[in-house]
Amino acid sequence: MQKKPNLLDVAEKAGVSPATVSRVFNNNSKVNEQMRQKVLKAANEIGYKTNIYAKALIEGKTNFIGLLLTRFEIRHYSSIISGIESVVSKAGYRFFVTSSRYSKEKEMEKINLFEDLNFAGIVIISVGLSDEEIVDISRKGMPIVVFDRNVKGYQDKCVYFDYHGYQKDITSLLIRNGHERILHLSGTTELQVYREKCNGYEAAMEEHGLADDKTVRVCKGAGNDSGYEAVRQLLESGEFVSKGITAINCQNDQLAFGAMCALKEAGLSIPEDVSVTGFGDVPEAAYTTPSLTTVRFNHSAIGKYIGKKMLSVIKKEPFDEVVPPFEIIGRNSIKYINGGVQ
Amino acid sequence: MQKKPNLLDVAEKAGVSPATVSRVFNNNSKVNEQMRQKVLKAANEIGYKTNIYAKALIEGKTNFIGLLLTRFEIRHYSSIISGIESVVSKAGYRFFVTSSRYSKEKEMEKINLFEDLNFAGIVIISVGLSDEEIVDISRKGMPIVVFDRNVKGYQDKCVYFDYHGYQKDITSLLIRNGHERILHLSGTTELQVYREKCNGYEAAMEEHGLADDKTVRVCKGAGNDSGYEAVRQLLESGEFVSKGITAINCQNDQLAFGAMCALKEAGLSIPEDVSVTGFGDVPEAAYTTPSLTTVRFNHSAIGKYIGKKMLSVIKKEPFDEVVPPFEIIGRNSIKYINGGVQ
DNA sequence: AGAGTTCAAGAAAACGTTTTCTCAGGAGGC
DNA sequence: GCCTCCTGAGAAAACGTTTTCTTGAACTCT
Repeated sequence: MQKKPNLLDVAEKAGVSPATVSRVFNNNSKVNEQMRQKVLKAANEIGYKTNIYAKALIEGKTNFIGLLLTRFEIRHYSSIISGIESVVSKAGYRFFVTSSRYSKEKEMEKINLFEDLNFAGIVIISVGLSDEEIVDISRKGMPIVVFDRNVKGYQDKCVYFDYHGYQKDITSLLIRNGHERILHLSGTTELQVYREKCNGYEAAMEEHGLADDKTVRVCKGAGNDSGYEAVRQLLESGEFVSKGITAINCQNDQLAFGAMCALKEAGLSIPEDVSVTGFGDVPEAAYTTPSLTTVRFNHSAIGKYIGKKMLSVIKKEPFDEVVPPFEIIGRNSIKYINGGVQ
Repeated sequence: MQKKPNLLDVAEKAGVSPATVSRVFNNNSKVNEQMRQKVLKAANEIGYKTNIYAKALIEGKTNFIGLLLTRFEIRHYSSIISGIESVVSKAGYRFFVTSSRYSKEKEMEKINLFEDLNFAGIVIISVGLSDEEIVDISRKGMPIVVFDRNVKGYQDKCVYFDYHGYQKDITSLLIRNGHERILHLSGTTELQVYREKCNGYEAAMEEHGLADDKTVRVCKGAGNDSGYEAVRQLLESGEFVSKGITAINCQNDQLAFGAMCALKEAGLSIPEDVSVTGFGDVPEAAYTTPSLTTVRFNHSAIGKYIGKKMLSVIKKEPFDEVVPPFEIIGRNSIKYINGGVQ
């Protein structure tokens, strides 16, 4: 395991100055073709590779783009990650992902690391940092795109969706189909996203004169098990029946799966006895029994959108592309009752 | 946006030499307590942070550990990633993830990048690289742990599971319960993992004298849709009935979900008409109707195991911890027919 | 033909650290 | 009281690049 060859070795081998070698590997301007060939040949022969650290040290910047997310386990992140990666790597950037695991300290730590490493830009999904903190980081000069959050004073660099509107839409769909007693199953309300969805549900109910029928249940967590447990308890306590609930409006597909399971276990059929809606359209949503009516994100398109936005923030160019739209996917988990219209 | 303070600025501010400042932030040996306080105070006041690149340049190594995976979309990777991260970050390493998207060129490129960045170690999930190539990379001095693959000449640094054995086990479970005509639903056979599972199924059949009843169907892909499509076609063509199939043994849970959906659509009930088994135990497996009998990995434990192995490879210490075991999770998708025993 | 201009290439400084080498001064032993 | 040893701290080299400044040659223009 001998020492790695460096730029000086190449220079010596090629019989030129280090400056020339550097120029060959960089701006390329103003270097004689035959000299450049000589350098490339020499570099190739001794297996030269530029030392990224020396380069970064002197240039004070890199071609790295980082993504800080909360948890890898969040299912739809994966396609979003891929989307971002495909865009930024095509633009010549190197893409790295790391996670905060919902810890504010880790968030700060990882962002600091990205800063210390002079990343060209970072995409962050943060729950711990305050709006001010995010704006501060950006003010220090780091190009940031914030996903799934609407940061005050930084809106133009946030990729945020109208969860309120979409949850309102799918709730309205239930109402239009004749449902009035609709249970809203919410994930933990600590996250802005969940709060917005909850507000969307409430807005739909109120708009249709069903303010008094609002029933919200906040689950611990937001997985299959949370949905199952919440509905099981409501059924067991008799609250479900006493409230005359005919539909469950869930904030994500996992909650919906759990809810459906609890309903079936209680002998209720879907959608004949109870209708269910999801949010997210995970692949399984099309393959459950019944298949789930839900709201589809195009995760991959969203990822690409984030990637493009990141590039525009780095280049300080305007970015006016429109956010990929959502779409309600009608499947078989909704029943059209009495006066309902489709 | 003024220049970042560097070590010299701290030295000047504290009225000491740069060497002393460096010593304060590093080995700490042999530096007078009151001088160290002076340095720390000065550093704090001017907001000094060591430049990672300068440090890495001179030290020739980093405290970064990287993970190269194939696709972020592969579902069980997320918990594994988290497991690795929790272990290595606790040990003081920084953890970065990147993906190859199944391209051999990208795999090579990313590994080269990790090498160029003097990562302390890398975990790779590779499908493109040959065994020799992997061994070569390791020979160059980079500590590598290979996941989900058994690299010849590098076995002790591979984290590999007995997929063959586990698939054989769950197939045997079906056989012991009286099933003889068992369809094996395989993902794309390009991946070693899938081939091994297929061999496991075949071994179980042969061992029980059912060699002639072997029926393997290789799907395009390995998702819900692939399983659905494969079973739908078999049902439509009549092959399913003509072969008298009473159970479907799937290589993963997604295939199983798809298969169940196709069966139900054809009016067959599970497990009364057809039994189904999965592999993986994704969260939904407990919440489908019926719930799915499958093989559970403890992804998080596996991740931690990989992380610990990575650390041991870096430190060149022996590592003899045993691989986290799998477990068959019996749920309601299997019927015990005629002579079957549980 | 000579002055001015362009251009390619080299010399050397710079980036921000770590670390080896050196040195001064104090402690300890005789 | 002198020599040795040890300790803590500074000076300076080193890491591998990029880039500014310089230089000299070749070319153009009058």
